Amino acid sequence: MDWRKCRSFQEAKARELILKEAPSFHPRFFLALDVSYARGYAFTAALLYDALTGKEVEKKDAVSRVNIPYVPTYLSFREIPPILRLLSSWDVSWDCLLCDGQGVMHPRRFGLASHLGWLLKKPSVGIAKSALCGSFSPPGPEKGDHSPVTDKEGSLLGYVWRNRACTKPVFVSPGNLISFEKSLDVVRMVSGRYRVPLPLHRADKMTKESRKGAQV
DNA sequence: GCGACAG
DNA sequence: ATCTTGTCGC
Repeated sequence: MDWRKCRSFQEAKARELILKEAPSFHPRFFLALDVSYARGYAFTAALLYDALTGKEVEKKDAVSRVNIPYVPTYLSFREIPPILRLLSSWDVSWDCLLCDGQGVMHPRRFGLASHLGWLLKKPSVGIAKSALCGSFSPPGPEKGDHSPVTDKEGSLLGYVWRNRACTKPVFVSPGNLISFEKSLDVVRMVSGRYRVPLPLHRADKMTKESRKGAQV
């Protein structure tokens, strides 16, 4: 991997992101994505969630070989190949992507959710379980409590969001084609009762389930 | 130079 | 992320 080229790529493409939704953006169907690893294989899961009924509509998983290592700030280069492989073999449509990782809350404003949203030209939101960059004050203890995450210059990067009372908060940021405010609304729509928003919680379970039943 | 560092 | 036992709380 040529990380210098990856870095230039991130810097260039981050300028093409649109942190604003279309006027007609009223998302109902969300596609949650997650990937887990074992013995050189990536176990990818995608789950289509209907926020109106609160139920999952469809789901699919896939297994791929992985060579690219995890290097902080370059996660998307490792996860996107297996994710695209799954999506290309599946006829599914959705309004917004939910990714297990950062959106623009990234040193070069181009985390996994942004990279995917940019590639697919679709709205996306990044939801990460820990911080990669930025500073913030801890949000209150109740579900829904949140505080802004900013960079050194004071620009907004996203929010630290308490998805469940008295539990470690998650980091929410827009990926592409959605605003900061709307990305928080999206998380409210799919929050559920776990630490991580429901669709992503389920996608994570799928990923581990497919790994358990793998003969590789 | 040192520490931090999504999954 | 993964490895890995018990343990605390609803």
